[in-house]
Amino acid sequence: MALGTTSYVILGMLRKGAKSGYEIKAKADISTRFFWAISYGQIYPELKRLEEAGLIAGEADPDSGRQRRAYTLTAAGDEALHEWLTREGALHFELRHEGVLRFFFADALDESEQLELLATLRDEHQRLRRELERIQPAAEERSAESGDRFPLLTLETGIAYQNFFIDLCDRLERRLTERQPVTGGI
Amino acid sequence: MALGTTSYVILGMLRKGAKSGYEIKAKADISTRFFWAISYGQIYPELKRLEEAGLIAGEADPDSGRQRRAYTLTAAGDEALHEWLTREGALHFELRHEGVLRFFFADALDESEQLELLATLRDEHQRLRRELERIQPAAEERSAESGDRFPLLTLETGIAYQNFFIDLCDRLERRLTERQPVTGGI
DNA sequence: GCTCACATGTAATCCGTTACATGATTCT
DNA sequence: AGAATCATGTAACGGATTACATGTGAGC
Repeated sequence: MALGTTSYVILGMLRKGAKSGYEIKAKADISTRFFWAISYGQIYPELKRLEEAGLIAGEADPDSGRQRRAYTLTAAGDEALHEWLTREGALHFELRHEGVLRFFFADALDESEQLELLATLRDEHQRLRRELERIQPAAEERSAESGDRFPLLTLETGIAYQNFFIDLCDRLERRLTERQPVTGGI
Repeated sequence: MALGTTSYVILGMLRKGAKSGYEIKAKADISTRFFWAISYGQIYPELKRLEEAGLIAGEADPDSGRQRRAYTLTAAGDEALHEWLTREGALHFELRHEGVLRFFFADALDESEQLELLATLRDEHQRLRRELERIQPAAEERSAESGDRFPLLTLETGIAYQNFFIDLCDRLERRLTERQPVTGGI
């Protein structure tokens, strides 16, 4: 069976202790969604597929009073996850950034509109940074409990990433207002 | 008619002097594709839609000996483009980064595999940086001819963006090898 | 004559989101 | 009793890629 990157998000989340589709979604929504979003419409059908392929095992979970299906990684599933984590070759990288796209076409704007666009862009990334910072305390707790360090490192990376854009907007704003030549480092 | 962000890429490219669907694709492939990719499968049907909506006007182009259809922005199209460039509200932002995703799950790897993953990640962004640097001379020429400064600023931004990731990999590598605690700035 | 770039188009497919339907349990 | 959360699932839709089909003109 062909696995997409989204399949590995599911395997990875199960390895991190998620049991149900619902839990996978909840975990992804406060972590991987910033660099690989997933939705219920993918999760539930994919859980079935992964079970058929023998990479995960599911059973009705009587522990929780609720009607939920609890999944665990099989040995084959753990192996598949590890194979992906160490696989060689190109990594999927894709960015859709409407702000940068507008910036690219900003010669069609007058200077005040250009500055407004930069402000909008900065606002957007400040909003994202706040969102990540809100997640941080809970992530630190989970890290202390589990001993895992990479989720926290990834979160710090995400904040640094937002700071990159915010600083960039500041620098570009100065560039535009000071009417410096186009050449020279940003 | 509802316009998606991709429609505005087409309008924007026409404003920048592209005439045919082919030219739009060629221009996008050395510029906007890094933050908003488009394909022929979108371009040609969308050109028809935009013409029906009166935002662009097309005619068989006899100038070029070839069978090509040359489009130009109408006043309405120019207005629509400007409206989008100055529109308020959230900007579409989406990232799919398999490298960061693997990094997030990297607690499942031993230390040498973790370092290999970081090396792969850095390679990928170095490759992207080289790709952007290859484009730069031609972009500088076009900037000098047209007087537009934003495409070049965007390209410089893209190179800075790749550098951000490359530097990040270096810092994370040091963090892992020096076995420093998880806390503390990246 | 051959190859490459120019040029247009579409059908199949894939991937993913959104919206909706449904219902149980826990908390207040 | 009512609201919020837990929980599963799917159908419709949208957006985009891939692969293919087709043909012309320019340069070697």
